[in-house]
Amino acid sequence: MIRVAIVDDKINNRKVITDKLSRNNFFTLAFQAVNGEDFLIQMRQLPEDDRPHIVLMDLEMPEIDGVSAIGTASSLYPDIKFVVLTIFDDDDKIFRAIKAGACGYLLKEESSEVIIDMLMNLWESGAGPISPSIAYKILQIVQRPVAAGEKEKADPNLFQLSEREKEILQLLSQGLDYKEIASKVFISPNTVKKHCINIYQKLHVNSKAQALRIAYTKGLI
Amino acid sequence: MIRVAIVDDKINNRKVITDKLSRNNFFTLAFQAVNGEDFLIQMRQLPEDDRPHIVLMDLEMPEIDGVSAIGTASSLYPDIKFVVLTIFDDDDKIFRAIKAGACGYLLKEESSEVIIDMLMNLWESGAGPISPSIAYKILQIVQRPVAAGEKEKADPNLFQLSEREKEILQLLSQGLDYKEIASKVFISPNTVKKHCINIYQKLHVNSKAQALRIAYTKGLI
DNA sequence: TCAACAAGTATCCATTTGGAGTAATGTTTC
DNA sequence: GAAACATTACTCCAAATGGATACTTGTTGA
Repeated sequence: MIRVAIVDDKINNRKVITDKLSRNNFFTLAFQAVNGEDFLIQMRQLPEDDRPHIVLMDLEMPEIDGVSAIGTASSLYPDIKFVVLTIFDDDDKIFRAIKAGACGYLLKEESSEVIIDMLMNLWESGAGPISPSIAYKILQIVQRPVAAGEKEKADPNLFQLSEREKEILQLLSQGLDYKEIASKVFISPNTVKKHCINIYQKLHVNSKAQALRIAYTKGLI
Repeated sequence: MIRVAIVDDKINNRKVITDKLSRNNFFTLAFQAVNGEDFLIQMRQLPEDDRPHIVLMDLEMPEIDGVSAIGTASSLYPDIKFVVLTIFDDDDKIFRAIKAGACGYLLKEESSEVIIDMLMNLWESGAGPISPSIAYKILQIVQRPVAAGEKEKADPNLFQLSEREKEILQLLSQGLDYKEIASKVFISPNTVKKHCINIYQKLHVNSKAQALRIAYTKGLI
């Protein structure tokens, strides 16, 4: 059985998707979440063996949107396949979702058969499901010249860190401890620690090592 | 009527494709070419009004291959849609074809219906036709962090870490603590700790964060 | 003007970590 | 066979970390 989690703020959407999937008994619903925040919290509480294989993620949700959730979760749970399932098809959303770690991008207008077919295929061959019109936009993204020199800079606002927090994270990544950072930035070690804990919350982690993992893999530093 | 040109060195392939298209009377064959060179020459001699709307281009042909032909022709004839139709699906060919100006990439294994469907769609909506498995590869190209940059895979033995130590470092980088690593590797947390301290000594650091910094920046993980 | 929020400071407390030992197994190499 | 090393495991201890909570001070936006 393929465990699938559904993240969507609209209860009706969740129901529709659940219905679509339930027509095929290869899928079982791992859990539902109403936004990225909810998803990440539920994931953390979930026993490892109950984690979903595939996550269908809407974009544009309150609290934490799908892109951010994928960004965080794809670092924390690298084995899980994140598939965007949404009505949005603008280049920016597609690009950011892929960069964040989505392995597929489906439009909600797709039929149940197509969606199930593609998810089965994802499970069997690992090939991410992509709606045709989306595929073409992705191609255009590749086609676009890299513009000016190197920009390769991941969205620094992906996690909504404040300037100070980004600064602290930067110093943290250099292997400095609280005291060292404190003296470098002329604030109290207590404050550094406070910042760190705030950063962890925004990144949905609870240790320095995990935070650095995300920082490194998402290009925050 | 949509004028289609076919470029393929194998006469049999050309015949198969022609047959596939002829089942639908929206398409008419503009001309055939046996390689990129031949294609470009014929294009030059062709009256503007007879130019094809769509070109189905194989890769790997004598004289001038498909990628080069697309590169040249997409500059000379920007209104023509170039679609790769081939059996090759390796990342490099896909990437270079797209960069050269291909607006679609189809595998020959696709059925006539799918190909015709996608070409119709290209004509109507401008969306380039892309085989699903290719779409996923394109997505991965976008996903790839640097791609064309300096990769310089560092010598993994640079620090003379033992196999076990590399393994521990790997797990460490995933944000796991001693206990978690211990249970994953079936050894005592004490031993994990001992390994870590040994690793720190070899890396000449004295904290997890510093070790991870080196691991990330030196490509040890 | 009030609310929200970033930023700074602090304390308490439990857990985690790093450091320095000791020591028993095995390999491998000379 | 002995030296060198990898792997395993343990103890004691001091320091660092993370979480929770409380407070003040600015700035910004509704």
